Amino acid sequence: MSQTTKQIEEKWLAKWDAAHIFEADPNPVKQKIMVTFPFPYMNGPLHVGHAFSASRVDAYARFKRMQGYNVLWPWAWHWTGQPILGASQRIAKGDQTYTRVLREVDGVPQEELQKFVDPNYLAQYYTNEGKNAAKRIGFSVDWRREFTTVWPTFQKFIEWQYKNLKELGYVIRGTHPVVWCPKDQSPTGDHDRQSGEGITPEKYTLIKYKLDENTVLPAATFRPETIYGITNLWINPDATYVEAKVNDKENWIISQEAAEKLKDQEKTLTINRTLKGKELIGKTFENPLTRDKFPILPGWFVDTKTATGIVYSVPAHAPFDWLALKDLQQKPEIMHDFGIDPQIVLQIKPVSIIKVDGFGEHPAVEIVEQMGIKDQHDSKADQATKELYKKEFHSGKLKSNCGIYAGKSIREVKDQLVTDFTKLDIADIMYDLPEQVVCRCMTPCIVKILSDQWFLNYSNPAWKEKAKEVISQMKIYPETVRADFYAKIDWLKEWACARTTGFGTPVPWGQGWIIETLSDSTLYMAFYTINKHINQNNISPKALTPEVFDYIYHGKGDKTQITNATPGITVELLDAMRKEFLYWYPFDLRNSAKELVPNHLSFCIFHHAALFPPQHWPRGIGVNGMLMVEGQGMHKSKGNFITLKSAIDKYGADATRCGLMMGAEGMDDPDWRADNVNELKNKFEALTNFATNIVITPPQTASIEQIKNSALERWLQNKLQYRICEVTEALEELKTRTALQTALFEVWNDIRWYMQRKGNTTTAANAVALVDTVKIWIKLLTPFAPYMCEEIWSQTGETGFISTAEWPQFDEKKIDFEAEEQENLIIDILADTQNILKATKITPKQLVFYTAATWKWQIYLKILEKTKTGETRISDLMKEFSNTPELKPYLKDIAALVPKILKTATKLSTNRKTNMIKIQNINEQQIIQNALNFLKDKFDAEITVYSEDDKNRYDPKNRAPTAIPYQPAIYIQ
RNA sequence: GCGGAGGUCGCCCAGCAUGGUCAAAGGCGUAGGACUGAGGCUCCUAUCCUGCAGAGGUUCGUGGGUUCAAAUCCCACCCUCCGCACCA
Repeated sequence: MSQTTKQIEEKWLAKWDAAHIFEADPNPVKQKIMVTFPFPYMNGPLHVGHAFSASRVDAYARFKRMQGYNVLWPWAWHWTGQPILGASQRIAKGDQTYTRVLREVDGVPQEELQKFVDPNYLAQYYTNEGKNAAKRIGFSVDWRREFTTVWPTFQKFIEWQYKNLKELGYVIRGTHPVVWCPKDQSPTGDHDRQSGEGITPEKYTLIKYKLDENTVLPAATFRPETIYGITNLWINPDATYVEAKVNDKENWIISQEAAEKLKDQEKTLTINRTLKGKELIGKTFENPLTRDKFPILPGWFVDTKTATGIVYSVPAHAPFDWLALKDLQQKPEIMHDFGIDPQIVLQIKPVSIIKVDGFGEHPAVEIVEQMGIKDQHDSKADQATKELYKKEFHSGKLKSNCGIYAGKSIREVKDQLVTDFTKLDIADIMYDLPEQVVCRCMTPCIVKILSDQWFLNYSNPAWKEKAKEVISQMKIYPETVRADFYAKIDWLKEWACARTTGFGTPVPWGQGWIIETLSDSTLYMAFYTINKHINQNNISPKALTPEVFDYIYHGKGDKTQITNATPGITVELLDAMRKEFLYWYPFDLRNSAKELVPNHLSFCIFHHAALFPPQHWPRGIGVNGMLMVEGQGMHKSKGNFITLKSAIDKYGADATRCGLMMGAEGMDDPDWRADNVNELKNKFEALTNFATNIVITPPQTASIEQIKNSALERWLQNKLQYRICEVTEALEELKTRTALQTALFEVWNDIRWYMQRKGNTTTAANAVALVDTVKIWIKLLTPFAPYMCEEIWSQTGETGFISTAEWPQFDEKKIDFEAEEQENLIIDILADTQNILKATKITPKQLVFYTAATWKWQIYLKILEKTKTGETRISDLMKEFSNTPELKPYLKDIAALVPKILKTATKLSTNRKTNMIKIQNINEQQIIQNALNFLKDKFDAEITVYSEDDKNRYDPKNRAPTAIPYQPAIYIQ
């Protein structure tokens, strides 16, 4: 980063600060806009990913501010949760890899690092750094409203929020299975795992088969409907099982491992004895539903580490069961080892209970044959199982032997069946992990059912409905995300909103619980509105009673009574806070990356639906993609982590902002490419020089009245009007990429064209037009590159800030079709001539253009009009022309001309046709004549223009007759 | 598995809702030229193939279909990316 860029940034940052231009207070005569960005979590520095989402917010905020809105953009810092503590602990433990990352990636100085053993210090360090970076990047934030989520004043707000949610019945008590580390005594989230990322507990149904009156054999299954097709149980003869009293009721026989697991799943177990599986082989048991009796057979494949270690066999529908049975039936003598008559095994036949398309009586038997699976050790057996389960689940129907469920599809009865069986007390549930999960502390994890857990009841249908109402009245950028929001609202269920460890606000009614981190950041945007007063008046947390918040946010209660009860808050102050809330709320835009849609943003919607009336529901939510770095996801471990500070240091604030916003919009993931950002940095230097040169060249002394704009100036102004529209419309839709591209490149290209066209000399009209254009141009760029624009703005002699200057207005008076079409003529001539030169490879010495004869215009315009309205036939046109007396002499030529014009007409947009018809004839000869110097320069050749009507024209190849309006004939020598 | 997004001319990407204005915007890259002591600055020009006259040919994941006309509409298929919970 060049010294000057840095100086410019520091200069304007100081000026903005001194002038307090981003501090926003209620102003009844001005319309407000409140924009927000989810507060970043402070266990590390702000990075370019944060900056991407936030830059979009800032661009919108700056745009709206320039449009004259009273814009509030507040900011705060998220400290709630485990990671700050975790980071601090790792440092305390002397984790070298971790401290190295902090030094090298985060850029933390060694002397600071030592103090990070204090988590508060760590978080405060990153908060300070973060604020610095957020300011330097140029975010137009009102910092008077800043806070962190551990400030006691903020925590009072959270307490109020949860008190209300609970009273409204949105917080409930319940149980929930989690992956749990027995050593840490806490849930083990994905980030805390050594292995087993993404693994979640799976729910098994246990069917309580009866060994005898008091003893049950709980067999685990994902397919309880297959109870009707059971033929036997499988028990691993070599494994150790236990007999245990469960919940002081039944005797269960389960694997030793299962007994340990169930202790953490809300069951009490007293183990009476251990036994070998062998002991059970050959015994019979009863299906509790049908009272039928079946044998217990040896299954060496049974894994006692999975669920209960007891499996029931459904050979008609489970490939593994069929294979195991087949293997056994092929070697029935093995049964002698268990003292059992082999006949028991040989008599077993698969029982078909599911009809599924593409299969006959016994799908499992068929699929095993089809895939040529030899035995249970064949690796294809797994695949066959998955395939068949899927097929049966989606399209299978239960047969007549399935009791009251006969005829139903598996998909529709599954849940019902589980509920029914549980009621009948023939089924229970158990959770287990499909793969091993190991905690960072190297302890294997288990599933624990947390009881007495607090939940936000997002399953509540009435709440869901209300949340959807919030969505339906909201603006969503881009609109495609709306469907996603509806889907997520439906999908969300109870959310455990309290934890026992980490930073956060204690649950007001529960000892030892803390409001979980995603659950304390759902409504806080409302806190911004009043926190200015809390900060400025140093209001004590004690004064922030529920009654105070009730008054501020709900207008409830009597203000005199409330303030009498709360020293430190006067009636005026209370009123001011209430008014401030009413003025700003709701927020108009909250923008974040798409990963927050299923959680944070949806929660935010839920909580607003619960606690605020419709007039305070969010008005707009923006979503954008996830930032990639050089085509890859950004991770500290990948070594491609870019902090915001380092980006600004290297490329400057403007290039960083624009490099990010240029990357993508909508749901696409932007890609940060250092080369591109560097290119932008250069571009901005070039732009600054370019623009400065224009604005410091004083327009010649001619007075405004004397300045006569040529078509060229009118063309430029006309173009600019379109650009203003495009940028404005794109920004309104938060299409920051489109807006930036147009504002930067398109306008620049327009100006370049103009400068080329006007040639080397600069007239007063030229100078004035250019200065005007540049001023509008940099205004359009201000939301994106504010520092550069302030600097150029000041060069123009303006004394105010461009940040608060008026956004360019579309001016209909400056729309000039004629100037546009005239210029199109030149552009087309240029392109056509170049095309010919390319094809012929001629180096031109002389160029001659022949403009169309006057009579041709009548035909041209007529055809335009006809083609505008619909299909046009040549014969009809010819008929019409032959009936026009003044065209009589040219009828022969017209016959050739009409198809040609018709063809060019189809290539014109309706818009242009309309304009051309409005304009009627243009003086092509004059227009080309005016552009003669330009064309000469371009082609480095002599150029002459004749009209086709000119009898004395120089036309050695007789080209002139091919001329048509807007397409002069060309002769090249 | 469930839910969502997407596959466009070397790359990033616009266009697709309202079919013809689309060989398809813009940026990057590349090539040539200008400027310069020099340039990794900047400016101009070119950049699917063919073409000695402003044209033609073949393209928008694949295969079909609708239509006078399809990158755009319909159907099928292939592929890629993202989220899936107690965690920020």
